[in-house]
Amino acid sequence: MVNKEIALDTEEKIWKAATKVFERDGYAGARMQVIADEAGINKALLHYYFRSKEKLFGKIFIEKYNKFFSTLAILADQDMEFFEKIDTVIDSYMEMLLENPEMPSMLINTITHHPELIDKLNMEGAQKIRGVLQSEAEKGNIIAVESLQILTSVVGLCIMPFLAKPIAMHIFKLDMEFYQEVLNKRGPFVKKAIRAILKP
Amino acid sequence: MVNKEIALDTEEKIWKAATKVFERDGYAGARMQVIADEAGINKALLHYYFRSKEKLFGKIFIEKYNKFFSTLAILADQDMEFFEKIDTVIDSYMEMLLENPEMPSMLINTITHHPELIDKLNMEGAQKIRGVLQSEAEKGNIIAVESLQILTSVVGLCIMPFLAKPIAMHIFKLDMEFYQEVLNKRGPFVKKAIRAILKP
DNA sequence: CCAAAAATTGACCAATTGGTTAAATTAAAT
DNA sequence: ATTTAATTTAACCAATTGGTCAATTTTTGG
Repeated sequence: MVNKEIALDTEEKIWKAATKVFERDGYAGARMQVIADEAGINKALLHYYFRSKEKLFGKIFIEKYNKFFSTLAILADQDMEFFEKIDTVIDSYMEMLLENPEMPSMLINTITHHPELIDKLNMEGAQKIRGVLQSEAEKGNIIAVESLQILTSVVGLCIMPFLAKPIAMHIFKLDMEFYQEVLNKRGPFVKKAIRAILKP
Repeated sequence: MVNKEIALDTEEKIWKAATKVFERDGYAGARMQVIADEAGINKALLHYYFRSKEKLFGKIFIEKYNKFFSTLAILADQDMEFFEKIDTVIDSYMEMLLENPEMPSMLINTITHHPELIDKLNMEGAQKIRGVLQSEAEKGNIIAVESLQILTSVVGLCIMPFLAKPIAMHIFKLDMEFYQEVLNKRGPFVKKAIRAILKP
């Protein structure tokens, strides 16, 4: 048998390198040679562990996003008061974004260019949260609008400063500290904003 | 001299074809041969009119996004009551998105991968609107938060359903008519939401 | 220690890529 | 009508790309 530790190590190095390169350059822009260099290994070894560029990308993508969506699912199931639940979701979302600012555009791009991957994502989390929103609206605790309007609002409010970062920093000539402060204050701001929006 | 009409026609065909392909496949994913085919011309003719892939992409990108941002600048200068101005911006933004749903992710991707193009964008529009927000906050007409929080909220609320469309339709198994209805109702929803958020 | 299995590599390949060029066609000018 | 300039094309090119393979090194199990 093979040395599992070393094998795992190499696989891990590839995983990290590929993640970095795919996130930075996108699928079409990524180069297998660049990934190999980044991992400090031979290009042929990439194909030895993961058969093709597509398979490598697909595996990384699915693992990363399923991890995120399963976190959402757990949150939605927790026994909490409604706004507490919303707050927890927002916190979790913001935390994830602070660590992976590229996730939203990555997700959108991938769904657009590799629609076959959608089916491999386990989206219970989003569905459960939508269910919660619908039942709250029926109870009259929040405004009566299609739950998608609310869902996209929460996500949009959380995501936008991350998406807009490079553009906003340039347009308004901001420095990193200033923008980081905006990002840090975003969570509390979104929580207040959502409360204001949802008030019946 | 050359026949200007025919020349313009060819250039226009290239322009349209390239716009379509770049929007669909992204810069890295786009192929000059595909653009040539789409335009119904020889690939060498692409390089005759636009010297390189980069130049072709840059010109199209700058023209399209400057047109949008200059619209914003005009709106910001109009003599209107504050919320009327906000509403007009939202309307203009939604209208643009309905016709060009790919613009947000295109903008973000381009800024990330071709940062040198930012400098060629004329962003007065955004700056003026930020100024308006700041002065309204000082007057106490709206909540006192960093104007970027508001700006990103307006944009995020408008954009999100367009960005999320392919994913949302799949997760929740929605049909096109249903989703179109959500998009059509988005403008009024965002206007109400922003009013609720901004109330001091 | 040794043979089998697994991991790793360098050299290579066919296909694709953006881009060029010289020749052919078409339009303009005199 | 003929020269000149602009447009268009087919063929070509060098570089890059994802991917393969035979050979070598390392690890493992007996």
